[in-house]
Amino acid sequence: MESKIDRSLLGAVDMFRGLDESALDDVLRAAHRRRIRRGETVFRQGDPAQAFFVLVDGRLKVAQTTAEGQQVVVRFIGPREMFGCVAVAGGTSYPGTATAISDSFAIGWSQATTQNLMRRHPQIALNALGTVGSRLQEAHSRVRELSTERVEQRIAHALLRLAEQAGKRVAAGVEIEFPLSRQDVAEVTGTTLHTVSRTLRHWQQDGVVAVGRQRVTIRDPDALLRIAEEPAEAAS
Amino acid sequence: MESKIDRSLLGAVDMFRGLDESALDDVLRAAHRRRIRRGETVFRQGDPAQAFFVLVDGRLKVAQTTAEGQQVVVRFIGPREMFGCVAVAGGTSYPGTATAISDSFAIGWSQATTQNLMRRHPQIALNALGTVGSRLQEAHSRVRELSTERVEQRIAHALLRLAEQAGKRVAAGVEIEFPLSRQDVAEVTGTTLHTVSRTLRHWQQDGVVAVGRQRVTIRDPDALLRIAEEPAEAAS
DNA sequence: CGTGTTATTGATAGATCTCAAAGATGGTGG
DNA sequence: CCACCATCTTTGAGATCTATCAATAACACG
Repeated sequence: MESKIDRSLLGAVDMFRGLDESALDDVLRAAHRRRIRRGETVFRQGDPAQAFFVLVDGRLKVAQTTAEGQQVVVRFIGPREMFGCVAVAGGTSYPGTATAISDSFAIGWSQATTQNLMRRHPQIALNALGTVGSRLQEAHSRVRELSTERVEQRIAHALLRLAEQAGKRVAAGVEIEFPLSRQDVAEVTGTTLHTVSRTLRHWQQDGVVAVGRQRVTIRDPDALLRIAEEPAEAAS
Repeated sequence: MESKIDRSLLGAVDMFRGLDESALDDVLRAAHRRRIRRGETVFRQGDPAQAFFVLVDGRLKVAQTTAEGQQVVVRFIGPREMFGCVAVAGGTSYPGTATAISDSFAIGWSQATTQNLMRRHPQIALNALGTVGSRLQEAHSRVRELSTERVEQRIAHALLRLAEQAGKRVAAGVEIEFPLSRQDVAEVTGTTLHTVSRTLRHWQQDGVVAVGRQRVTIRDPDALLRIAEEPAEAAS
């Protein structure tokens, strides 16, 4: 797995796009490597923001815990995505906890190193800005959805987004290729696992999705999109 | 008003912090000026992201409109804050509409100019990254609030945030110093103006706030904070 | 086969939205 | 200076969505 970590991998990461080979080598030399087993965390909410990371392989979720212990999933991270952005953006502590959903492998750079790299190669800073900017837009989309949509629509949107990000074409449709419990979906959409369970079941009966234990396959993306967009009608 | 636009003003803006005088002059030369009258817009949702701006004076709100015509307030902008960040971050079109709440004055830089400035003065890119990063954290806070809190708590949080951002000490407490309708508060918190009206009225009876037409004064910030944080009890 | 996790399901309660109407408020123009 | 108008706000009643509470069921794993 480690052999994959070379210039070609790095060049495919948004953060390091457009760098020449010597710059990529520079970045690579400064990186430290880290393997994370399923269930382990890379950093925890409140920890000092020491480093930012790029996931090489595997899958993570970043979640915030409220004072009352409720979890909110900030984001799922897949290969070639960065996480721990705060450390790049100059934050002092991580706002969430990054946990591995599957066995994973990441490379990271300390905050100081990152600052140096960005000064040496301004393109990296511009790339980072672009990435953080698009994360900001996504976050605003979620705010909009949470503010204006009913639960069913939010679940539909969430599944479509997950399929986009981590969908694998299979015979039955598009399968989300990592273990995703009802609880997880609830934490992404701001609802309860019960409501997610009921909703998914209905959709399964309508042939829109196929669900299993920690498994969701979208059979009819168009129908799901219609549900996500639907102004105000009924179902089943 | 225009006389205020000089290096000292620019140096007080997060985006341009830490630049030397010649760099500030460089930035200043590239700026274009723009006055916006109450009710006018600087840019509209979907417009090509041509420029980013710093508000010199006045107050704006940035809002997204959904397909069904509902509005969601993304953010209120006060003096020395940047807006139209997308244009810095490399986005192609504005995700929201910026409207002046009071007569305002802004300075702006085209996307190309911004890119040039950031390459000439990497510190600007780092500053921008910091700003966008903290916006991202704020957005995640809102997602968390919308996902886990009841309406009353969200309204409390929103008012506290607004007081922080645009609060003026007055005899009666802390007044939010721009016209803020019930509808506005509803669009920030993802509820309806009716619920906001009822909630504010209750709080007024309890002496927590004083409300008027498009006017909110927080009389007892501690009580409001308690409501915002309250795990699960009743009131009135 | 236990055992712990994850998922399903039914009944009920409550928080909010919706619908509807009436009351304030402040600005404007005659 | 006053009447009028457009906005903004308040308030009530009823409808609904969704959370909560409480079990049971299905599944995976050692």
